Amino acid sequence: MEKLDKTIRTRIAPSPTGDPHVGTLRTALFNYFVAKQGGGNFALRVEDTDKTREVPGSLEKIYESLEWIGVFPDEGMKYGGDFGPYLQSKRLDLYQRYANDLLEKGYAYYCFCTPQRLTNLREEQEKNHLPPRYDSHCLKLDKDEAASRAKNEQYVIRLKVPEDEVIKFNDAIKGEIEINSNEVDDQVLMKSDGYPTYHLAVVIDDHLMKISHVIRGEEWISSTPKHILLYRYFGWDLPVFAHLPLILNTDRSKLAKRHNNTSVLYYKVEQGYHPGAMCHFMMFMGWTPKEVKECYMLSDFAKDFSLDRVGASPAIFDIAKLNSLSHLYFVSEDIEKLTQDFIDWISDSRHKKSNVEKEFMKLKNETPQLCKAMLEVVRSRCNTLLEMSVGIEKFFNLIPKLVLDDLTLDTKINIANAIHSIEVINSAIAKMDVTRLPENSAARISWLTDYFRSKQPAHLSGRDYLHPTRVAITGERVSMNMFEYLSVFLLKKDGKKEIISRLSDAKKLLENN
RNA sequence: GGCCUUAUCGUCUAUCGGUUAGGACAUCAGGUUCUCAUCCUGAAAAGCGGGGUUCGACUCCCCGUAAGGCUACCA
Repeated sequence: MEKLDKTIRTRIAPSPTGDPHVGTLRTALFNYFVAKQGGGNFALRVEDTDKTREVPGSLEKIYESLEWIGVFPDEGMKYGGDFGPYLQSKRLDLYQRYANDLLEKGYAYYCFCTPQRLTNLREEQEKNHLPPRYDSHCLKLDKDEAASRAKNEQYVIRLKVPEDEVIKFNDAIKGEIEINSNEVDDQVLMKSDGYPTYHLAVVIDDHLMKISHVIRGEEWISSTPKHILLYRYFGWDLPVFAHLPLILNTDRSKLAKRHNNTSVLYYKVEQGYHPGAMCHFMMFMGWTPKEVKECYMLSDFAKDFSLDRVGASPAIFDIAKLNSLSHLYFVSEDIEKLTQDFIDWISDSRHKKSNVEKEFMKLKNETPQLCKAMLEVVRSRCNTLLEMSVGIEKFFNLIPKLVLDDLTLDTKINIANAIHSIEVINSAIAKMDVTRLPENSAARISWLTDYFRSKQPAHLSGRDYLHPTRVAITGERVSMNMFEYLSVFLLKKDGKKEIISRLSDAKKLLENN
């Protein structure tokens, strides 16, 4: 109860070890919305305590991933804040100080065991079917003697763990969890390179940064007792712990590259998924609102989110769901916005531009209306920007050479009727003033529909009237709707001329048969 | 191996002891349509097993089973 009165503060604490993982993104989202819900701050803290795994450039990618879906941390290296530095390698003296404090109080001890001894120990334990654990060998060392040895020898500092004590905590998602301290290893707190391990750093930083809710992946449950011990040793209040269920591969193992693309930037840069859909998708793995809506904006989550509606069971990463959401979000997006998103996506320097995309970029200033029209027409059958990029190809490339079979096959079209309808449509197009077409895509399509329908000869069915012409114009038996196609193509320079010549060719082809 | 966690349609999930177990995605079948897509309608599809508690259990408890996580001077 008391906890509720405190200011809510959450954080995401990724390590800069490569491409940001979708799991990290999801954890960030949950943290972010808990903070926003409670009117508190969300911080980004970078945990760069493992120098061996660090990958240059990771940091920028973390920012990029978060900002892509609209999460702008309130605090962090790039964002400012009163609890910095937000980079752990800049806080080394802090950790050392607190470690010494622990040492003095006897809650931690120096350990001089060599990696070799540790390996041997572990092998021995495994052979005897014992749990692999540190044997507290160096705990027996005299305190003062150890301290003086530490001046010239390599050492680590280990956590002293009480014997046979049940450590309990109440997880906001999983409920009551108890783990016996006998299961807890004398965890290394300070490494021999002078860096803290995650366990020490996370507790110190979370406390110093006044983090009220520690929301992280389920894989941390088993090390939570170590953290609780540290809070106790330091005499600090516990935060609320909430362990999120994991995201799984289709084979139910922990989400990994082997089965799925785990990099957030894959979805952003390579595929061009809709960020709103990504956010929605991630949130709905584990959480459901009381009332389900179709599309969720960030502000909806901030309003509706609550930790007690987060489920405890893991969720499988189902790309089909993401696809359908992305489609939904793109289709309901404002066309101006979509066009800009598409242009931005193409402009990304990491993106290898296709020829079609280069053409599109040329057009974006000359005839912006044409660009919008292409996307408008293509998006109903696309889930991603990449798919749209492939989809607009047919507006640039030459129509494949007409084949008689395509015009007549599997439709049982009467040749005479086909010729007639092509003539009708051709002359209708010829009479059109394309500069006076409605500006808005949807309006243009409906105008074209009405216009050509009004010219439809009474004795011809819809299929007889439109099918051969559509195939002749698009060059494909399976293509988009003819009016959709025309609504774009007629905006092109010489588009009308091309279509007319196209139809004349088709007519000749049919007549010669 | 030990410890921890989890268990409802294929997938994400609703249900907080009494329901014809609901929705969404995916699938399939119809409909609209110039083909495709969109759209509309419909169908099929689920409580891991065994014990309790209870008038009554998907729901609470226990035991199995299965899956996953952790078991580093990684996070």
